[in-house]
Amino acid sequence: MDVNPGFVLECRPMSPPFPSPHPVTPLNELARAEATPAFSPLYRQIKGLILAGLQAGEWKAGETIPSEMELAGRFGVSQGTVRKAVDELAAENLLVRRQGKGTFVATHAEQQQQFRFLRLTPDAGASATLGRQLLDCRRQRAPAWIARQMNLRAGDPVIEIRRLLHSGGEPVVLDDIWLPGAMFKGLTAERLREHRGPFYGLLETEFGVHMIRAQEKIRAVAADVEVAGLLQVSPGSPLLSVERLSFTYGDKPVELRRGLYNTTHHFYRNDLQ
Amino acid sequence: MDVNPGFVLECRPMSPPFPSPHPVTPLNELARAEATPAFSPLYRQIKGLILAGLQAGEWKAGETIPSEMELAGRFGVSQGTVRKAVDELAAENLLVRRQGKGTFVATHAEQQQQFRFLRLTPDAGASATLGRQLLDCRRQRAPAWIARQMNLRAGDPVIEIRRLLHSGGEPVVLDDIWLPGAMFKGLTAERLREHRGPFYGLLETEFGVHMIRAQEKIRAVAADVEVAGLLQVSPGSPLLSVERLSFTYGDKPVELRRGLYNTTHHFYRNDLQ
DNA sequence: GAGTGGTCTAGACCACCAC
DNA sequence: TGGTGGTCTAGACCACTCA
Repeated sequence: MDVNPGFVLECRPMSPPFPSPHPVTPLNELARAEATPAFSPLYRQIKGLILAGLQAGEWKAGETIPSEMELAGRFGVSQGTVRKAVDELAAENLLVRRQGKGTFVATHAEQQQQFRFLRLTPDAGASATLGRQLLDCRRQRAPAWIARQMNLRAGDPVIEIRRLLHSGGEPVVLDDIWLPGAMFKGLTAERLREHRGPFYGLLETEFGVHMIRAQEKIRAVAADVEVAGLLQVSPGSPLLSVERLSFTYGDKPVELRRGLYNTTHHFYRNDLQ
Repeated sequence: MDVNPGFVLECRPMSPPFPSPHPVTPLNELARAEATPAFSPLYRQIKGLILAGLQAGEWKAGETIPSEMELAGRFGVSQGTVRKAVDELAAENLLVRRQGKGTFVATHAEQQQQFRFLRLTPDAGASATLGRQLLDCRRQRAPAWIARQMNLRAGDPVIEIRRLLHSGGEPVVLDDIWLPGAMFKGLTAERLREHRGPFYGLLETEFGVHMIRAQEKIRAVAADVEVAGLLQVSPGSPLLSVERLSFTYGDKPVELRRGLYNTTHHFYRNDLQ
């Protein structure tokens, strides 16, 4: 946690914690005095408090959080300090600011946000929405290599999903997805088939699990016979292997996914800065 | 350009452009009044001015730019406004802030910055520095498909470079690089072989061309016979094809590169937010 | 100690949105 | 019209670097 121990651990009442406006708020002095080992500025502590609220589900995906002024009053700091905390959370795509309306908890549930993490782009033509085809959804015991990456024990229950993504009738992506069984108890093939909208939106609205970032490891691999059949390519064809580990609040890994992409008419786009 | 016409086009003297400190600076009024079609806030205009200075070579890579206070005086705005402009440029990796020292123009020339754009990571062990082996460097006439992407005319002179990157004695990456011949007149195989340090550092220090961002298109491809020989893999082996277009200031493309990566013991890492 | 960036506050006003 | 985020200013003080 970013919060320095012993400081601003609880929300404060609206009454200002300092008597006169100027010279220097006692709050600051306290913040700096307490900061012996790893000093963290006030706005980072505020950021941590907002983050804690998000993690605790105080505000759900798509909802607004309190206004900057209200948060400033609640935490006993100036609006500018709250603003800087929110700025960072917005830069990390955890919050979305909308002038005149408020600040919203980011969500995967909106149509425009579909495939927010999918970097596949067609060589020609607009990015037509991909069709989904569920192939399998079963509960398993986690193999060691999966358990390790998701901070589970080998043998813990996991849900295994296999699906195809189609573009213009052609299969383009074969996804194998693993989720911790304990977190997604009611998740079944029926539920997946019924659901409209983004996959991560389902996890959000039905299970309250919000993916906030992911790491991908990308390789080139050869299609084996089974995969080749599913993706309608020749065995041995080169495919992009995209191994994704997705995290929710608190850097907790909650999804492991391995996508095999046919990059004959699509590519994986990346922007470097 | 971001700068609104008719406003803050020239640097101002130190004397403040407004008589009394408060109520509302005329500068602001002017900025807002002039902004009929596409309003851009002051700090974005300041950002544009700093960017123009970078593009014009007013401050070179690795050097400091003037302090926030000096820039504030020069542009006739407050330190906070300059700060916000610099913040954005730092977020885009064009500037680097160092507390107590100053704000520096980002550079590829430092050892720690080597391979800033290379996302290749070994499966095990620390990221040992890659060895370079120059295979070829020749001047050519640009084929149409290269000219198109680099905003050149087909037949314009280009420099073509082929090299290998080794990790632990094994070849891992085969790079084909194209540069506009007109921009890099003195670039020869000798120059490349003599040079120590990052490739982009050479382009920076010797030719004053600074890469600030890049786009990559990633595919899986099969190794042909020639490539297989160079990378010491079997013909038909799956390789990662990374096509990179790099840009300097003003979104001007100045390098096209195609890397073929052997991902048997390495992977391409990507973080999604 | 002087100079740099970093934090925090307070207050004014603007742009946008909904009622 | 009131509330929200967005911009800008001014001034204080802190953290860091270097001569």
